[in-house]
Amino acid sequence: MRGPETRTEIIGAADRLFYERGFEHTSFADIAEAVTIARGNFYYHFKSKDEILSAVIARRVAHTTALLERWARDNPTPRGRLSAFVGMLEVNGDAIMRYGCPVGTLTIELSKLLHGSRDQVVGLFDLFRDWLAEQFRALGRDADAQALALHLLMRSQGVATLYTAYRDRDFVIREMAMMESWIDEVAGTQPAATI
Amino acid sequence: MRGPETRTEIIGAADRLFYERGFEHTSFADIAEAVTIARGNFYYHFKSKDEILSAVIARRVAHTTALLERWARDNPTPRGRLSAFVGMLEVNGDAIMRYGCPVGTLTIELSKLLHGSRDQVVGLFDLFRDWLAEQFRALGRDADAQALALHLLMRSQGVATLYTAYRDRDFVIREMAMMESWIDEVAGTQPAATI
DNA sequence: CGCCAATTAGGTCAATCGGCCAAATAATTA
DNA sequence: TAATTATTTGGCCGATTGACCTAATTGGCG
Repeated sequence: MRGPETRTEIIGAADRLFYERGFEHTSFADIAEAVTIARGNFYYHFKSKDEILSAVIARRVAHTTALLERWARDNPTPRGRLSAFVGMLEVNGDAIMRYGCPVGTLTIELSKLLHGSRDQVVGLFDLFRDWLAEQFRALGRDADAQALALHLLMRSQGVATLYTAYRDRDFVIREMAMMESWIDEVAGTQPAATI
Repeated sequence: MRGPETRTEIIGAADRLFYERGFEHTSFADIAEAVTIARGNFYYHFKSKDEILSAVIARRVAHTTALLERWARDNPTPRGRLSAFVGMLEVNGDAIMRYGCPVGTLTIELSKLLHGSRDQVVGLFDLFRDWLAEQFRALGRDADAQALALHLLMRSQGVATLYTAYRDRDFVIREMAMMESWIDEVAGTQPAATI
């Protein structure tokens, strides 16, 4: 009937369920129920579960690319863009508290499964890393832009994990402030308006 | 034949497999094969898989407690003890690269499963957090000892996750050095001998 | 109209899952 | 030695998994 729309819905539901329950713990029946289609239908769209996973990753790549472009559009300065990244921890707070970081947790799960799509997921980290490095480069840190980007990525991963563990919002707020201070240090700028 | 020894072996094998493959993805058959016993045997020792999980967590609590005591024994100064914690990232490097942090990854998995033993696992984080806070307190940071402990814990989690993703040893070495510098800052001490 | 992509509902399949149990065996005690 | 208890075995259970298949429809479009 709708064709590509059903396919899109399947990918969307799988994306959400893979995040909330994990890849392995999500069954075809779960996805079918979420989309309210017949079980047999997504063998018309996908030949295997791995194929759905690849489509989910592709979707995340597209969404992440769009997110980074939006951040760049909404924030003229590199410093402001870095704050947009830090702010993600608060914007997605509830989800992170329950399910952790979508990229980090999927990377870990696929690593333990020795799953072939692992590297594709790490590609999502690359998107953030390269985008962050670009901002640090714009702030005059050409030499160590990539290392600084990885450091900020590392911090967001650590905060996300401990947020899932302790569910302590104050901890997140505190660490976000520390990340902002750190950015100010390496950028050699004055602290921005109170955040 | 051996009774309690078999029970201990089951817990040990389950501990390793839960770490390497994840809790859900480890079956009774996997554990039985690792211990080379009949599958039915561990229903004599454990009534359910959750019971095995509880035993595994208890084992980890005991091992972690022993580890922290060893660190305290081998390092007379609080500063040295904090370095012992940081050094864990290198000592367990290969395992972390493949399977992530045993505590963090299990916490995430059980959180997604809404599993009842989740809080028990977070108790492992408590052990590290309290031990670290004790060291910061000994360094004169009474007021924010707990926050500093959580920050260090957060960093180790972030480094572990990105190590699993990028498998870049240089990144880990670099971040460990940054952690040492940060400790020196908050401790108000001179940098220790080159690490 | 007829074509054709899309969908439905259902069943089947081998494999594996956690869970369970009666019977055999080993170890201990009387 | 005989009786008792502790431990282990191997097969079986119902449920679920991913995967596959078929026949019957649906509905839009040329």
